[in-house]
Amino acid sequence: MVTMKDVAKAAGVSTATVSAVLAGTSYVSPALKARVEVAVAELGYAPNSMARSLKTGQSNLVGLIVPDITNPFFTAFVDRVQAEMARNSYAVLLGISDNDTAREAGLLGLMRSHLAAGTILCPAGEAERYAALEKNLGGMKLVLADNAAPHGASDTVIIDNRGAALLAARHLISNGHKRIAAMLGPRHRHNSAERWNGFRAAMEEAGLALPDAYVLHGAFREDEAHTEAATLLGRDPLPTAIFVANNLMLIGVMKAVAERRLRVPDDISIVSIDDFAWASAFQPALTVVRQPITAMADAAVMRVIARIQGDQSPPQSLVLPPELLVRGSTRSLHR
Amino acid sequence: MVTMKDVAKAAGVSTATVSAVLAGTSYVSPALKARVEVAVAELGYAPNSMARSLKTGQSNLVGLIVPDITNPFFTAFVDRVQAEMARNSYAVLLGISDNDTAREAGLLGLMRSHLAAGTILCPAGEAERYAALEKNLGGMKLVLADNAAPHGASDTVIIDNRGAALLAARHLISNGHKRIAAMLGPRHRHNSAERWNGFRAAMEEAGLALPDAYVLHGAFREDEAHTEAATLLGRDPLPTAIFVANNLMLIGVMKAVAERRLRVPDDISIVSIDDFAWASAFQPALTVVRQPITAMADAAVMRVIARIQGDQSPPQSLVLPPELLVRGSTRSLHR
DNA sequence: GGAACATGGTAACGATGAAGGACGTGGCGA
DNA sequence: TCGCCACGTCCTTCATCGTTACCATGTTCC
Repeated sequence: MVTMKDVAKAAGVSTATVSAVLAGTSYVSPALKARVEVAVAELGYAPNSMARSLKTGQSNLVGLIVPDITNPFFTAFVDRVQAEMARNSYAVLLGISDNDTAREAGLLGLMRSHLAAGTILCPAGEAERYAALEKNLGGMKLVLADNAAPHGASDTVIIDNRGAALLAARHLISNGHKRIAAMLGPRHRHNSAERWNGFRAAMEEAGLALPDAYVLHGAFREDEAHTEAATLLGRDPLPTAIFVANNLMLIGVMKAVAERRLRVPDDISIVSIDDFAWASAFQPALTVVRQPITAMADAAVMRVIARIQGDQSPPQSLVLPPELLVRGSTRSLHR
Repeated sequence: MVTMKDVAKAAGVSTATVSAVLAGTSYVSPALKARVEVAVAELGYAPNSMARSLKTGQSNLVGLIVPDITNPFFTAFVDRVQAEMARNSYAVLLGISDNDTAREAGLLGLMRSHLAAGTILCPAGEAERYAALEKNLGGMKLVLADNAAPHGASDTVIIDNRGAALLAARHLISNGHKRIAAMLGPRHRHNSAERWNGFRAAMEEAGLALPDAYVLHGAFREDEAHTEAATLLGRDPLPTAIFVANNLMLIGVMKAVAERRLRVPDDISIVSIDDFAWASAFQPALTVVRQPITAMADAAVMRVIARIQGDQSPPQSLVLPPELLVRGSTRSLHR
């Protein structure tokens, strides 16, 4: 590896001078500056960020941990976080917890080991776990996004999950639907629980029944949603609409719908949380509640950078509003 | 930050002993070992990977650069690479080039700066560029994946893009299609050019015409594909089938098809390269050529790790075979 | 008494930055 | 006018970050 020492020798100066030229921290005469620059170019020198971080005690690394990157929601989130971090000259160390809290803790340790200045974590587990994790960070700033309770020692950036479900359910109800089924996520996750709360609240305020057979719980995964929905769609009476709590489960539900040869929205209306590319290419285009992913990512990045730069204010909780996009997969039962 | 020195002081031993306990490099008596472990736990000590890397000259960081993570192909690739790297105790530094070769070069420098032992790069540009980049790596191992010419100084892992297009086109041709349009990617990218070659070869071997109006070029992006396809579908005579070169462009094509109220596959057959979750949930399920993403990721990881571990063999080129998945979006014109 | 074993001291790794040295210039008094 | 000192400019020397690996040292037991 070519080091600063090599450059210094080639240019006939000291390493301190090379450092000064590269960092621009102090005045170096044009002549020497040029010699150093030539030597850098000739030797193909690149600074060793590790050594620099070790010495300066700060790094331009930021961790990003998501449960499942194949979920388009997280894909978009990662994409945006990466872009914003790059814009602020931070590099992103990516971790995928695979919905496993143990792995998640390991990844957090990894981020810390690598001296990440901060980490954006999309938690896979229950909100309570994170109080403990937050203790063992060694100065690394933590921002919780997507699935988090708005309290605790860290900044959080989430959407109004209850509101998202309310939006979706009220849309169905206002269109005259009464037999509405729900394909929900894992109960222990805060975002998922809130969606359930929102859905239930909407049904209750409309005085609609919520039979057990219509309330399905999965793990935000396609396969389970598929089998659960297949059972649901075998029941009599059939629901006139299904509320699906995330886009991965929507795939499973749509497969089950297709297998039963049900037409959307004629036989059954579908509304889901999460917008994604294929939702508008699908036939019919799918009615969804859009999460403001870009805004979430931007906010998370902003918070973690603020913390890294020394912001000492009390933990902030940002709750972003979702938005209903009415497309073709829901229909009105009023004639 | 709590360092080894703090742990050593708390346990009443030297830093050398702490290091020995943690690394397990030499014998330490159970008593001391226990004291050290208690101190580590109490202080919440975590080793500083930077200092370790600096000292040992090796790191457990590996770079991964993709052009666009919102493309499900790369999403799946990143997912698998991350998982395999984690299994081999490497951490992944993620870079997204956004199809910009300048940014790509910058990211490569970033990986190098951070002492990444190796980097898996999915190039955004022409194959020729990379000969120059390979020179300036400072010992970092490079593996090229997805879009690369099978030669040069680095290992490459790609699929048989020509074969993939052949597979798709022959499928259409053998089903009696004669007026076949193609929605192709950027000409300067090797994988894209090969798909075009394969498509053209299949058409030529069948003696079919390839009118200019049926050959569309985009940038592997949805929006362009949408407008291009919209124009195409306004022509007379209409093609009976469209070959689409990647899944992002497929979204645009399907939107255009829907806008024209064409039925798939009755009015028009569609075959695309890349399988992805919604392809089988779509109505009708989409016929695609599947790229062996998992195998690609595994091979790329294997190659880069082998190089990191000192493999000096000449550059290897792995070309993986694609697979045709016939589903419902293509129909036979033979009665 | 010496081998074997257990532990500590210490010099790096590459970069940074404070402290200080070499050199040149200018001001001022004799 | 000349000499000396003070000062500013430009660069180098050196200690340091947290860790590891080698070698030295101390202890124990046969």
